[in-house]
Amino acid sequence: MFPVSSRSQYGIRALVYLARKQGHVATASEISSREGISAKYLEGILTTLSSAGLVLGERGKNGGMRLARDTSEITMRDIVQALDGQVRPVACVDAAGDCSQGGACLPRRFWLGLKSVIDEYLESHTLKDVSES
Amino acid sequence: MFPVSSRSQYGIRALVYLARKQGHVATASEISSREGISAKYLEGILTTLSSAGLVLGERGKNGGMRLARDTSEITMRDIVQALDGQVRPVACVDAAGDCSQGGACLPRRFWLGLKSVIDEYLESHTLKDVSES
DNA sequence: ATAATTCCTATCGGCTTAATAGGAATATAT
DNA sequence: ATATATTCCTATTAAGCCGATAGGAATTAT
Ligand code: FES
Ligand code: FES
Repeated sequence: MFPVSSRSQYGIRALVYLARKQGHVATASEISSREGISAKYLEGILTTLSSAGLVLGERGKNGGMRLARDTSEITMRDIVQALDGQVRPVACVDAAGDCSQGGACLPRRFWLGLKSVIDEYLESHTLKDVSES
Repeated sequence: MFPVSSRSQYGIRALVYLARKQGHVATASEISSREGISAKYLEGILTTLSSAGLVLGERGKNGGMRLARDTSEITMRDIVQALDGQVRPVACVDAAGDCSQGGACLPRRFWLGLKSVIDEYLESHTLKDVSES
């Protein structure tokens, strides 16, 4: 229950790797071999993180990936949101659906509360927390 | 991200329905038609909840399902655990895996913390909370 | 030029899961 | 007894998701 996708797990490990590079570049293939992650798959993950503005991709020879901001300004929520979208335990988080209880749906409140505690946990932990010992 | 399965959503709605019956029986087909849930599918879900000891199934004519305990003694964690297993964001929740960081793996601590906040939220909400207005 | 890298698009195979089907076991009502 | 209504059990199917792979285009340094 509540599984986190490989995308997010890989992405986090890659960012932790980059964090330890202190802003220097590392190539996708370097990270993939060091972390034991499928090279092409990780490449796509890093591209996504680049689109999200979390890392800067530098193309061409001697290129690579570097963190776009300080580790303390990248929350874990930024990361998983970029890779797996918004925290959404149930579809009716966005709009109350067709359940029998209509607008006053109590389960919905319960799910919204769950979304909140997850969001708050993710937001209160930064890449700095997760990459430093 | 963090989707909750239809199994759990359906199961919760069924239990809320039963909660409002104040301990009286309701058949699976009654619940399915009232809640707009596939009849046979819900039937299996209720059987699972019965195995887990959350509801009592009474077979034969005039049989049905009733809550096994008071609504205040059924936590939301009981329900989702019965239907979708333990809260486990990542596999290494149980045993540290083969990630490059070994025993001192910081991501793992982060995931364990996430598991905790989810577990605590689920445990601190009961069927009573979710079924009463 | 050449090499190395990110970035883009498409596809595949396996797994999960919601849903369906058929029936066995069991209990009540008539 | 018989018919009926129900939970309970076991398979199977159809569709979607996801990790992974493949091939190349765009870009940049040497
Ligand atoms: S609106 Fe989602 S369960 Fe009621
Ligand atoms: S042990 Fe799971 S990420 Fe390190």
